[in-house]
Amino acid sequence: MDLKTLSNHLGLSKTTVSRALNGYPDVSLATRTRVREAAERLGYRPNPVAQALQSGRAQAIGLVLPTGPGEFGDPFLLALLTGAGKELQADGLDLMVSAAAPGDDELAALDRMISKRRVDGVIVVRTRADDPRIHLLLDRDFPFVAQGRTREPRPYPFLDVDGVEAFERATTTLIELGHRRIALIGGEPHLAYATHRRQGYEAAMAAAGLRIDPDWRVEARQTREAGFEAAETLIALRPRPTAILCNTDTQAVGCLAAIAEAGLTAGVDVSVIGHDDLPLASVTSPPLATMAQPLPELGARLGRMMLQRLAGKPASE
Amino acid sequence: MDLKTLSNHLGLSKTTVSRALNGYPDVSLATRTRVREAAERLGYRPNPVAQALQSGRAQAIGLVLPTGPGEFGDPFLLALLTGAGKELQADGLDLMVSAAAPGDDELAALDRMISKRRVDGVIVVRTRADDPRIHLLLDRDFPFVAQGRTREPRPYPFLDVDGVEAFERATTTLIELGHRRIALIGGEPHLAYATHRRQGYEAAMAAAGLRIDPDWRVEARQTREAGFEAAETLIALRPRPTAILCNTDTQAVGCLAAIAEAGLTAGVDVSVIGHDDLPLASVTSPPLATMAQPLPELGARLGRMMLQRLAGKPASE
DNA sequence: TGTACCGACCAAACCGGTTTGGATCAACAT
DNA sequence: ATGTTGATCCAAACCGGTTTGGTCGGTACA
Repeated sequence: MDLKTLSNHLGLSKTTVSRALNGYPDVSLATRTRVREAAERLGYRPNPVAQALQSGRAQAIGLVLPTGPGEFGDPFLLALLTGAGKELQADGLDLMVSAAAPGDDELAALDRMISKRRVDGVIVVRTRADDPRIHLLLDRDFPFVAQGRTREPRPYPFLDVDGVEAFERATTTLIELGHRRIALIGGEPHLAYATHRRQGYEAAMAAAGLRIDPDWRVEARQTREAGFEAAETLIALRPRPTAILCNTDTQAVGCLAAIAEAGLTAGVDVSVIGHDDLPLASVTSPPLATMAQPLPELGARLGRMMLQRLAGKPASE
Repeated sequence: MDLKTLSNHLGLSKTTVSRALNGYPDVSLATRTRVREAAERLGYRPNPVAQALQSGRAQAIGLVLPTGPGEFGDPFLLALLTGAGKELQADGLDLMVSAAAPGDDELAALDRMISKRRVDGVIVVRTRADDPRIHLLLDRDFPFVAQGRTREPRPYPFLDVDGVEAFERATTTLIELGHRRIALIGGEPHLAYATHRRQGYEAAMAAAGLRIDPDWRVEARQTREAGFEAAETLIALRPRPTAILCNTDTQAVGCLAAIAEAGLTAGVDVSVIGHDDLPLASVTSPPLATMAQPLPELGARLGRMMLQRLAGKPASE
């Protein structure tokens, strides 16, 4: 059922039917309702492809999933995608995803996506401190919103879970519990969020007048193994830190293993706090304390930001 | 840079330029190379939306992600999506995803997807034994491939990890290790794959001439809690089963907890084997034995099946 | 020498919508 | 009687490609 068939059926022109359906005022009320009823009855659905061609808007937004080797199962991304998708769908926008490992492939996927003009905007997730995707999008002047800040000097809309605040709060909590020697297994410095989390930790320590021993602040990759090794180093220190904050739950799981291996008990000899609230967190023994990230909500907010951005408001939430 | 601009630039008609780029033989070799060079140099990219309108093919395939509450992080789906996406991308097809909870929303999302004609086919994942999505797609005669069989009598292309074989092998392995009292925490019977896994278990037991005590075969939902409760029941049996096969790793994790709580040691008093190879599996103590599912490869195969299906071959791999 | 055939190119129609710029006609004002 | 205005409706152009059905000049064949 296309527009021409429908209009022939009604004895009207394509123009009038189109304008009736879109609520233009130069169609009489009687005609408008007649058209709408017929459309409803005959199950007419405008072809979005034709609409996209005419309007120049694809009615879809893109999302490149960074899926490194072994990282397939990052629950973070799927939850975020779900939240964003729902929000966009409410506005009739579809979500186009493309999976690629960070690096050249990822950039190529992004390039393909935007030069194909099949999406009106893209959502960039897992922003890195110096992110080539952000450069590309800014250079091309293509609408996007990002999850996380970068070092990029040009302004752009982003949304950040406030890593500074979360780690500041977690550190303060530990201090209130009586901890003084608090260590941090941080992330690699090129990860934007790792930097923010570290800043939160440092701020809380400074606010409490506690000095951070340089040995307490180690950097590790986002793997269990790296967390394990980092924790081994920390545990070996004398005096030993009484609490360890981990950049992510993944590291924290490795950290717990190292503590167990050293014959210590997590939660008794050393407190461990992770971040991200992966499903992982609740199956370890003992269960890992973790800071939650409201992922679907984060995705939804990114979706709404995207809508605003497309609506012309240069929304930087 | 559109086709008209490019052809004006070359002093040729749109027709000739289009046909040159698409390799039609009624364009001289000289012209063809000249056109192609100019296109390359000027960065001409045909607008896929226009092509889609003309050809009637959206050059995209859809995927509805079932994301139940709390199920956001199903690593299964993301890995599968990645595999499928890569395969489709190689053929120039994009992947359009829509996240919805199983049930009405999910069906509505699917309906929207296919009646919008923005996708040429859909991939159905996590098939359930009596799956309304399959009904809908068959009724509408819309191309699709499914991950998993259902009770639907009409034929359709599906791909199944061979749950029968995996569980048959796992059971046989246990038997060879000397186990005789092997229990199964199965899935709910409406899940197609749960049925197959149970069949594999039963077949192996039968082949070894072992009788299955009705008490050994319990059904449980796909949660840790359900696994925990089911395991409690099994452990309380006298004589106690010496091994427990679990339908999924999620259940298996709960099962391990129940064993620990009963003062028993998994791997010594009771062996536990899960299925799916979630990242979960390696952080439990003791590490969970699990049967791996090659998820990205599974996705890739679904992608290839979809391509074949669209190419006209009614491939049921 | 006429004509069949072929290689190379192109104008126009088409896909299915939306938008532009009228056209028509009745009521109203001058 | 003559513009003017407003309410309705419509033909044609447009979005950016592909496909159809030609044209045109030149060689091959009878």
